[in-house]
Amino acid sequence: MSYQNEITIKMEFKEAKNKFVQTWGALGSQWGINKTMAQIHALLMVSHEPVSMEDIMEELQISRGNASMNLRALMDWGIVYKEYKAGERREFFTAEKDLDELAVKISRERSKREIKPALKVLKEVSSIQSDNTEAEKHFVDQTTKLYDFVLKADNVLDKITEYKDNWLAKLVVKIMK
Amino acid sequence: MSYQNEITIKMEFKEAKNKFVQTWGALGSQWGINKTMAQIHALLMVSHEPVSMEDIMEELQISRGNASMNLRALMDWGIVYKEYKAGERREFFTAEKDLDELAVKISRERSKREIKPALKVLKEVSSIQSDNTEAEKHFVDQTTKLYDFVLKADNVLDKITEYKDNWLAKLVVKIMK
DNA sequence: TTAAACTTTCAAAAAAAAATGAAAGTTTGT
DNA sequence: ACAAACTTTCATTTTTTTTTGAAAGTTTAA
Repeated sequence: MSYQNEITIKMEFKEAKNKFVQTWGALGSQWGINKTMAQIHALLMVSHEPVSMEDIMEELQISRGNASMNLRALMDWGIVYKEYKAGERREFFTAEKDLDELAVKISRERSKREIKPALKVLKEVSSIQSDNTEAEKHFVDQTTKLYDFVLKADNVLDKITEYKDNWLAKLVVKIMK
Repeated sequence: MSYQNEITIKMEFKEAKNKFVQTWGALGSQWGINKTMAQIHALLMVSHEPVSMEDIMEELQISRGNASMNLRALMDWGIVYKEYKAGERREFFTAEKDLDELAVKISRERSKREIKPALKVLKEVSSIQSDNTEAEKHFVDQTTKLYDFVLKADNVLDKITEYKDNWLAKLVVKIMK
Protein backbone atom coordinates (compact mmCIF):
# COMPACT_ATOMS: atom_id res chain seq x y z
CA MET A 1 0.00 0.00 0.00
CA SER A 2 1.35 3.36 -1.00
CA TYR A 3 2.13 6.23 1.29
CA GLN A 4 -0.62 8.24 -0.38
CA ASN A 5 -3.20 5.56 0.37
CA GLU A 6 -2.17 5.34 3.95
CA ILE A 7 -2.70 9.06 4.38
CA THR A 8 -6.08 8.80 2.67
CA ILE A 9 -7.18 6.09 5.07
CA LYS A 10 -5.93 7.94 8.09
CA MET A 11 -7.92 10.98 7.00
CA GLU A 12 -10.99 8.84 6.59
CA PHE A 13 -10.67 7.55 10.12
CA LYS A 14 -10.16 11.00 11.55
CA GLU A 15 -13.13 12.31 9.60
CA ALA A 16 -15.33 9.45 10.74
CA LYS A 17 -14.29 9.95 14.34
CA ASN A 18 -14.94 13.65 14.10
CA LYS A 19 -18.33 13.13 12.50
CA PHE A 20 -19.29 10.71 15.24
CA VAL A 21 -18.21 13.11 17.99
CA GLN A 22 -20.07 16.03 16.40
CA THR A 23 -23.23 13.99 15.88
CA TRP A 24 -23.21 12.66 19.41
CA GLY A 25 -22.72 16.20 20.67
CA ALA A 26 -25.69 17.50 18.68
CA LEU A 27 -27.83 14.60 19.89
CA GLY A 28 -26.84 15.45 23.44
CA SER A 29 -28.08 19.02 23.03
CA GLN A 30 -31.45 17.76 21.84
CA TRP A 31 -31.72 15.62 24.95
CA GLY A 32 -30.76 18.27 27.45
CA ILE A 33 -27.12 17.28 27.83
CA ASN A 34 -24.58 19.94 27.11
CA LYS A 35 -22.74 19.61 23.83
CA THR A 36 -19.21 19.41 25.20
CA MET A 37 -20.20 16.82 27.79
CA ALA A 38 -21.70 14.63 25.07
CA GLN A 39 -18.67 15.17 22.84
CA ILE A 40 -16.19 14.23 25.52
CA HIS A 41 -18.21 11.13 26.23
CA ALA A 42 -18.31 10.26 22.52
CA LEU A 43 -14.57 10.74 22.22
CA LEU A 44 -13.84 8.49 25.17
CA MET A 45 -16.31 5.86 23.96
CA VAL A 46 -14.41 5.30 20.75
CA SER A 47 -10.94 5.72 22.19
CA HIS A 48 -8.97 2.55 22.53
CA GLU A 49 -6.83 3.84 25.34
CA PRO A 50 -7.37 6.19 28.27
CA VAL A 51 -7.14 9.83 27.17
CA SER A 52 -5.48 12.71 29.04
CA MET A 53 -7.18 16.02 29.61
CA GLU A 54 -4.61 17.65 27.39
CA ASP A 55 -5.60 15.40 24.49
CA ILE A 56 -9.30 16.01 25.04
CA MET A 57 -8.71 19.76 24.96
CA GLU A 58 -6.68 19.40 21.81
CA GLU A 59 -9.11 17.15 19.94
CA LEU A 60 -12.24 19.10 20.82
CA GLN A 61 -10.59 22.51 20.82
CA ILE A 62 -11.91 23.46 24.22
CA SER A 63 -10.45 25.20 27.25
CA ARG A 64 -8.97 23.52 30.28
CA GLY A 65 -11.77 24.71 32.53
CA ASN A 66 -14.45 23.44 30.21
CA ALA A 67 -12.79 20.04 29.94
CA SER A 68 -12.34 19.81 33.68
CA MET A 69 -15.92 20.71 34.54
CA ASN A 70 -17.49 18.39 32.00
CA LEU A 71 -15.26 15.49 32.95
CA ARG A 72 -16.33 16.04 36.53
CA ALA A 73 -19.99 16.00 35.47
CA LEU A 74 -19.48 12.79 33.49
CA MET A 75 -17.84 11.17 36.50
CA ASP A 76 -20.75 12.32 38.68
CA TRP A 77 -23.04 10.48 36.26
CA GLY A 78 -20.83 7.43 36.77
CA ILE A 79 -20.16 6.94 33.06
CA VAL A 80 -16.57 8.14 32.89
CA TYR A 81 -13.68 6.98 35.06
CA LYS A 82 -10.34 8.40 36.06
CA GLU A 83 -7.38 6.17 35.51
CA TYR A 84 -3.85 6.40 36.73
CA LYS A 85 -0.99 5.14 34.66
CA ALA A 86 2.05 3.83 36.47
CA GLY A 87 4.83 6.36 36.45
CA GLU A 88 2.62 9.06 34.93
CA ARG A 89 1.75 12.14 36.89
CA ARG A 90 -1.32 13.22 34.95
CA GLU A 91 -4.72 11.64 34.98
CA PHE A 92 -6.34 9.72 32.17
CA PHE A 93 -10.00 9.18 31.46
CA THR A 94 -12.05 6.28 30.08
CA ALA A 95 -15.74 5.94 29.33
CA GLU A 96 -18.03 3.14 30.36
CA LYS A 97 -18.01 1.16 27.15
CA ASP A 98 -20.53 -1.52 27.96
CA LEU A 99 -23.71 -0.13 26.45
CA ASP A 100 -26.13 -1.99 28.73
CA GLU A 101 -24.27 -0.67 31.74
CA LEU A 102 -24.29 2.81 30.22
CA ALA A 103 -28.06 2.71 29.67
CA VAL A 104 -28.63 1.48 33.21
CA LYS A 105 -26.54 4.25 34.72
CA ILE A 106 -28.15 6.99 32.67
CA SER A 107 -31.64 5.69 33.53
CA ARG A 108 -30.86 5.58 37.22
CA GLU A 109 -29.44 9.07 37.31
CA ARG A 110 -32.26 10.64 35.33
CA SER A 111 -34.78 8.90 37.56
CA LYS A 112 -33.07 10.15 40.68
CA ARG A 113 -32.46 13.68 39.46
CA GLU A 114 -35.56 14.41 37.43
CA ILE A 115 -38.35 11.85 37.65
CA LYS A 116 -38.45 11.36 41.42
CA PRO A 117 -38.67 15.12 42.15
CA ALA A 118 -41.36 15.50 39.46
CA LEU A 119 -43.34 12.67 41.04
CA LYS A 120 -43.22 14.45 44.36
CA VAL A 121 -44.74 17.58 42.84
CA LEU A 122 -47.37 15.55 40.97
CA LYS A 123 -48.46 13.86 44.18
CA GLU A 124 -48.62 17.19 45.92
CA VAL A 125 -50.68 19.05 43.33
CA SER A 126 -53.04 16.13 42.76
CA SER A 127 -53.85 16.12 46.45
CA ILE A 128 -55.67 19.44 46.71
CA GLN A 129 -59.14 18.85 48.10
CA SER A 130 -61.74 19.73 45.56
CA ASP A 131 -65.09 18.32 44.63
CA ASN A 132 -66.16 21.75 43.57
CA THR A 133 -65.97 22.97 39.98
CA GLU A 134 -65.57 20.84 36.87
CA ALA A 135 -62.25 22.55 36.26
CA GLU A 136 -60.90 21.46 39.63
CA LYS A 137 -62.20 17.92 39.26
CA HIS A 138 -60.51 17.65 35.90
CA PHE A 139 -57.25 19.00 37.26
CA VAL A 140 -57.16 16.47 40.08
CA ASP A 141 -58.17 13.64 37.77
CA GLN A 142 -55.56 14.47 35.15
CA THR A 143 -52.66 15.03 37.54
CA THR A 144 -53.53 11.81 39.36
CA LYS A 145 -53.44 9.89 36.08
CA LEU A 146 -50.14 11.54 35.24
CA TYR A 147 -48.73 10.56 38.62
CA ASP A 148 -49.73 6.92 38.10
CA PHE A 149 -48.33 6.92 34.59
CA VAL A 150 -44.98 8.42 35.49
CA LEU A 151 -44.67 6.15 38.52
CA LYS A 152 -45.28 3.09 36.36
CA ALA A 153 -42.81 4.25 33.71
CA ASP A 154 -40.21 4.90 36.38
CA ASN A 155 -40.73 1.43 37.81
CA VAL A 156 -40.20 -0.12 34.41
CA LEU A 157 -36.81 1.56 34.35
CA ASP A 158 -36.04 0.23 37.81
CA LYS A 159 -36.98 -3.29 36.76
CA ILE A 160 -34.90 -2.99 33.65
CA THR A 161 -31.85 -2.17 35.71
CA GLU A 162 -32.33 -5.43 37.62
CA TYR A 163 -31.95 -7.41 34.45
CA LYS A 164 -28.57 -5.79 33.91
CA ASP A 165 -27.12 -8.21 31.41
CA ASN A 166 -28.75 -8.07 28.07
CA TRP A 167 -32.01 -6.61 29.27
CA LEU A 168 -32.59 -5.00 25.94
CA ALA A 169 -32.41 -8.22 23.96
CA LYS A 170 -34.68 -9.98 26.44
CA LEU A 171 -37.07 -7.08 26.32
CA VAL A 172 -37.23 -7.22 22.53
CA VAL A 173 -38.01 -10.92 22.63
CA LYS A 174 -40.75 -10.45 25.20
CA ILE A 175 -42.29 -7.47 23.50
CA MET A 176 -42.42 -9.24 20.17
CA LYS A 177 -44.01 -12.30 21.84
CA MET B 1 -69.36 27.28 53.05
CA SER B 2 -68.27 30.84 53.67
CA TYR B 3 -67.11 33.28 51.06
CA GLN B 4 -63.69 33.30 52.73
CA ASN B 5 -63.33 29.53 52.38
CA GLU B 6 -64.31 29.60 48.76
CA ILE B 7 -61.59 32.11 48.05
CA THR B 8 -59.07 30.01 49.99
CA ILE B 9 -59.90 26.95 47.94
CA LYS B 10 -59.76 28.82 44.68
CA MET B 11 -56.31 30.08 45.59
CA GLU B 12 -55.17 26.59 46.39
CA PHE B 13 -56.30 25.37 43.01
CA LYS B 14 -54.60 28.20 41.18
CA GLU B 15 -51.41 27.62 43.13
CA ALA B 16 -51.46 23.92 42.41
CA LYS B 17 -52.09 24.52 38.73
CA ASN B 18 -49.28 27.05 38.61
CA LYS B 19 -46.89 24.72 40.39
CA PHE B 20 -47.72 21.94 37.99
CA VAL B 21 -47.18 24.17 34.95
CA GLN B 22 -43.86 25.47 36.28
CA THR B 23 -42.60 22.00 37.16
CA TRP B 24 -43.57 20.56 33.80
CA GLY B 25 -41.81 23.49 32.13
CA ALA B 26 -38.62 22.87 34.09
CA LEU B 27 -38.76 19.17 33.30
CA GLY B 28 -39.15 20.03 29.63
CA SER B 29 -35.95 22.09 29.69
CA GLN B 30 -34.03 19.17 31.15
CA TRP B 31 -35.25 16.99 28.31
CA GLY B 32 -34.47 19.37 25.49
CA ILE B 33 -37.97 20.78 25.08
CA ASN B 34 -38.27 24.50 25.41
CA LYS B 35 -39.81 25.76 28.59
CA THR B 36 -42.73 27.63 27.10
CA MET B 37 -43.67 24.71 24.88
CA ALA B 38 -43.76 22.39 27.88
CA GLN B 39 -45.71 24.94 29.92
CA ILE B 40 -48.35 25.42 27.25
CA HIS B 41 -48.70 21.68 27.00
CA ALA B 42 -49.03 21.36 30.77
CA LEU B 43 -51.64 24.08 30.84
CA LEU B 44 -53.73 22.44 28.14
CA MET B 45 -53.34 19.00 29.73
CA VAL B 46 -55.08 20.09 32.91
CA SER B 47 -57.61 22.41 31.29
CA HIS B 48 -61.11 21.10 31.22
CA GLU B 49 -62.11 23.13 28.18
CA PRO B 50 -60.33 24.30 25.04
CA VAL B 51 -58.23 27.40 25.73
CA SER B 52 -57.81 30.44 23.49
CA MET B 53 -54.45 31.90 22.59
CA GLU B 54 -55.37 35.02 24.50
CA ASP B 55 -55.88 32.99 27.69
CA ILE B 56 -52.62 31.10 27.22
CA MET B 57 -50.76 34.41 26.83
CA GLU B 58 -52.46 35.75 29.93
CA GLU B 59 -51.88 32.70 32.13
CA LEU B 60 -48.25 32.18 31.16
CA GLN B 61 -47.42 35.88 30.71
CA ILE B 62 -45.93 35.38 27.27
CA SER B 63 -46.13 37.31 24.02
CA ARG B 64 -48.44 36.56 21.13
CA GLY B 65 -45.58 35.49 18.89
CA ASN B 66 -44.19 33.12 21.45
CA ALA B 67 -47.58 31.54 22.05
CA SER B 68 -48.22 31.20 18.33
CA MET B 69 -44.86 29.59 17.55
CA ASN B 70 -44.97 27.11 20.39
CA LEU B 71 -48.57 26.12 19.70
CA ARG B 72 -47.51 25.48 16.13
CA ALA B 73 -44.63 23.31 17.34
CA LEU B 74 -46.95 21.35 19.65
CA MET B 75 -49.34 20.76 16.76
CA ASP B 76 -46.42 19.60 14.60
CA TRP B 77 -45.68 17.06 17.30
CA GLY B 78 -49.31 15.97 17.06
CA ILE B 79 -50.00 16.43 20.75
CA VAL B 80 -52.08 19.62 20.64
CA TYR B 81 -55.14 20.24 18.50
CA LYS B 82 -56.93 23.30 17.21
CA GLU B 83 -60.60 23.45 17.88
CA TYR B 84 -63.27 25.71 16.49
CA LYS B 85 -66.23 26.72 18.57
CA ALA B 86 -69.50 27.40 16.80
CA GLY B 87 -70.10 31.10 16.45
CA GLU B 88 -66.62 31.98 17.72
CA ARG B 89 -64.11 33.64 15.47
CA ARG B 90 -60.97 32.78 17.38
CA GLU B 91 -59.30 29.42 17.67
CA PHE B 92 -59.09 27.24 20.75
CA PHE B 93 -56.55 24.63 21.67
CA THR B 94 -56.67 21.28 23.44
CA ALA B 95 -53.95 18.81 24.39
CA GLU B 96 -53.91 15.10 23.78
CA LYS B 97 -55.01 13.92 27.18
CA ASP B 98 -54.72 10.19 26.80
CA LEU B 99 -51.30 9.47 28.27
CA ASP B 100 -50.63 6.27 26.32
CA GLU B 101 -51.39 8.11 23.12
CA LEU B 102 -49.19 10.99 24.23
CA ALA B 103 -46.26 8.67 24.94
CA VAL B 104 -46.69 6.95 21.59
CA LYS B 105 -46.69 10.22 19.68
CA ILE B 106 -43.67 11.61 21.48
CA SER B 107 -41.75 8.36 20.92
CA ARG B 108 -42.57 8.32 17.24
CA GLU B 109 -41.54 11.91 16.70
CA ARG B 110 -38.29 11.63 18.59
CA SER B 111 -37.47 8.48 16.68
CA LYS B 112 -38.15 10.15 13.37
CA ARG B 113 -36.42 13.42 14.15
CA GLU B 114 -33.45 12.33 16.21
CA ILE B 115 -32.85 8.59 16.39
CA LYS B 116 -33.21 7.73 12.70
CA PRO B 117 -30.76 10.46 11.57
CA ALA B 118 -28.32 9.40 14.30
CA LEU B 119 -28.55 5.80 13.11
CA LYS B 120 -27.70 6.89 9.60
CA VAL B 121 -24.53 8.57 10.83
CA LEU B 122 -23.61 5.59 13.00
CA LYS B 123 -23.94 3.24 10.05
CA GLU B 124 -21.83 5.57 7.94
CA VAL B 125 -18.97 6.02 10.37
CA SER B 126 -18.87 2.36 11.37
CA SER B 127 -18.41 1.45 7.71
CA ILE B 128 -14.94 2.89 7.16
CA GLN B 129 -12.67 0.13 5.97
CA SER B 130 -9.93 -0.48 8.46
CA ASP B 131 -8.10 -3.54 9.64
CA ASN B 132 -5.12 -1.38 10.36
CA THR B 133 -4.38 0.08 13.77
CA GLU B 134 -5.86 -0.99 17.09
CA ALA B 135 -7.41 2.45 17.39
CA GLU B 136 -9.28 2.05 14.11
CA LYS B 137 -10.41 -1.46 14.94
CA HIS B 138 -11.76 -0.28 18.25
CA PHE B 139 -13.57 2.64 16.63
CA VAL B 140 -15.31 0.41 14.11
CA ASP B 141 -16.13 -2.17 16.76
CA GLN B 142 -17.57 0.36 19.19
CA THR B 143 -19.62 2.32 16.65
CA THR B 144 -20.99 -0.94 15.24
CA LYS B 145 -22.10 -2.01 18.71
CA LEU B 146 -23.65 1.39 19.24
CA TYR B 147 -25.51 1.11 15.96
CA ASP B 148 -26.93 -2.28 16.92
CA PHE B 149 -27.88 -1.03 20.36
CA VAL B 150 -29.64 2.11 19.17
CA LEU B 151 -31.41 0.17 16.42
CA LYS B 152 -32.70 -2.36 18.92
CA ALA B 153 -33.82 0.35 21.34
CA ASP B 154 -35.59 2.17 18.53
CA ASN B 155 -37.37 -1.05 17.52
CA VAL B 156 -38.56 -1.56 21.06
CA LEU B 157 -40.22 1.82 20.86
CA ASP B 158 -41.81 0.88 17.54
CA LYS B 159 -43.15 -2.34 19.00
CA ILE B 160 -44.47 -0.52 22.01
CA THR B 161 -46.45 1.82 19.81
CA GLU B 162 -48.16 -1.21 18.25
CA TYR B 163 -49.54 -2.23 21.62
CA LYS B 164 -51.22 1.15 21.87
CA ASP B 165 -53.74 0.43 24.60
CA ASN B 166 -52.19 -0.15 27.93
CA TRP B 167 -48.77 -1.08 26.61
CA LEU B 168 -47.19 0.19 29.76
CA ALA B 169 -49.16 -2.06 32.10
CA LYS B 170 -48.54 -5.07 29.86
CA LEU B 171 -44.88 -4.22 29.73
CA VAL B 172 -44.65 -4.04 33.51
CA VAL B 173 -46.26 -7.46 33.83
CA LYS B 174 -43.92 -8.97 31.28
CA ILE B 175 -40.83 -7.38 32.71
CA MET B 176 -41.64 -8.57 36.19
CA LYS B 177 -42.31 -12.07 34.86
C1' DT C 1 -64.88 44.49 -1.62
C1' DT C 2 -63.90 46.06 2.67
C1' DA C 3 -62.64 46.12 7.25
C1' DA C 4 -62.63 44.00 11.58
C1' DA C 5 -60.79 40.32 14.13
C1' DC C 6 -57.87 37.43 14.28
C1' DT C 7 -52.95 34.61 13.51
C1' DT C 8 -48.24 34.17 11.77
C1' DT C 9 -43.62 35.61 10.74
C1' DC C 10 -39.14 37.10 11.60
C1' DA C 11 -35.55 40.64 12.65
C1' DA C 12 -34.00 42.42 16.75
C1' DA C 13 -33.59 42.19 21.86
C1' DA C 14 -33.25 39.68 25.98
C1' DA C 15 -32.28 35.84 28.64
C1' DA C 16 -30.09 31.65 29.57
C1' DA C 17 -26.46 28.48 29.09
C1' DA C 18 -21.86 27.36 28.14
C1' DA C 19 -16.95 28.45 27.59
C1' DT C 20 -12.82 30.88 28.77
C1' DG C 21 -8.62 31.54 31.28
C1' DA C 22 -6.07 33.16 34.99
C1' DA C 23 -5.65 32.54 39.80
C1' DA C 24 -6.05 29.28 43.46
C1' DG C 25 -5.62 24.71 44.89
C1' DT C 26 -3.62 20.01 45.09
C1' DT C 27 -0.45 16.28 44.75
C1' DT C 28 3.99 14.10 44.31
C1' DG C 29 8.90 13.47 44.14
C1' DT C 30 13.17 15.05 46.00
C1' DA D 1 9.61 21.95 53.03
C1' DC D 2 9.80 23.13 48.34
C1' DA D 3 8.64 23.48 43.72
C1' DA D 4 7.19 21.27 39.59
C1' DA D 5 3.34 19.34 37.38
C1' DC D 6 -0.72 19.06 37.28
C1' DT D 7 -6.28 20.07 38.23
C1' DT D 8 -10.17 22.91 39.79
C1' DT D 9 -12.77 27.03 40.45
C1' DC D 10 -15.41 30.88 39.23
C1' DA D 11 -16.03 35.84 37.61
C1' DT D 12 -16.25 37.40 33.09
C1' DT D 13 -17.10 36.85 28.17
C1' DT D 14 -19.10 34.47 24.39
C1' DT D 15 -22.43 31.76 22.23
C1' DT D 16 -26.80 29.86 21.79
C1' DT D 17 -31.51 29.81 22.58
C1' DT D 18 -35.67 31.94 23.46
C1' DT D 19 -38.78 35.81 23.48
C1' DT D 20 -40.68 39.96 21.86
C1' DG D 21 -43.59 42.89 19.11
C1' DA D 22 -44.74 45.19 15.08
C1' DA D 23 -45.69 44.35 10.32
C1' DA D 24 -47.61 41.18 7.12
C1' DG D 25 -50.91 37.77 6.29
C1' DT D 26 -55.43 35.47 6.64
C1' DT D 27 -60.24 34.69 7.32
C1' DT D 28 -64.98 35.91 7.89
C1' DA D 29 -69.13 38.55 7.83
C1' DA D 30 -71.69 42.17 5.99
